[in-house]
Amino acid sequence: MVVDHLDDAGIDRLFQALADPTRRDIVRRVTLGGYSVSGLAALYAMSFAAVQKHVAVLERASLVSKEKRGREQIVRGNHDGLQNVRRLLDEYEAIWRQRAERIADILAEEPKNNGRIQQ
Amino acid sequence: MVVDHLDDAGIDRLFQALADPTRRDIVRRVTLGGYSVSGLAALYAMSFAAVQKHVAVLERASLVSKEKRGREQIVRGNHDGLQNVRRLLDEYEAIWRQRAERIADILAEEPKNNGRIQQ
DNA sequence: GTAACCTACAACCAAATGGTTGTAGATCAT
DNA sequence: ATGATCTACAACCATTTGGTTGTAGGTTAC
Repeated sequence: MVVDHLDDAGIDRLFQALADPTRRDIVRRVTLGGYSVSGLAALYAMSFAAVQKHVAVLERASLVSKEKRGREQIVRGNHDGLQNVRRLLDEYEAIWRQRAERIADILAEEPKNNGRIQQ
Repeated sequence: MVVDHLDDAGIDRLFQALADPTRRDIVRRVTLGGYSVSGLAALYAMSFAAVQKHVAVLERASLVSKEKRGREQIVRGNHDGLQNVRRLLDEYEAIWRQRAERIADILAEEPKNNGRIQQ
């Protein structure tokens, strides 16, 4: 179920969704506990519709999910979405570390040494 | 030391910069080794100026840095920028874990609650 | 039933984004 | 010196984004 084969568009949506301070705040809050959309809207100096749009952006990015309860819609954090972003950055980091190790290897090389130190 | 007091605008720039597949590819490539701007431009089906803009976005987000060498400008990955993003997500993750632990505590409690669901 | 509330969605607007072409300043090769 | 290359930047254009107001439908309270 954690098979998340994220395509480019999905990654775009993830980072794009996090590139707004209001949306990051929403993520932080709904991760700590459920909020109705209007409950969220009351927190920010903007219209209900604006907050609704922010929630929609987060939902399409799989960072939050909504659950209908009576007349209101409860927004909750989606941990898998966040983990996806972290894993993506881990990959970038791995590439960098690989490069750093290669450089370290070159610097550590000695003329009489014929082998690499690590994998 | 890498004391990097990131404000909201800085975080915006970081995530915004990563929300484009061309820019993510540039980050990946220049992290593995230096590229001139025109060297990068040759890789993508868009104008030199477009790639130049992408590099500028990445530079303002502190994800890459440029170093002038002769008539060309060498673009290299900035590891600190990536680490910043990762650290941000670690914070979100910590918040989530905190919540998960609270839920675990609640579930482990004696059933003396009177039916109220605690979010 | 009626009023109040929560949500969804359309239409609109200003600003930002991602792309283009064109111009101009440095630097390198001949 | 001339021409080719590399870069920077301005001006422009289409689309997206982040916000607004307004309308309409479903749910709850009285």
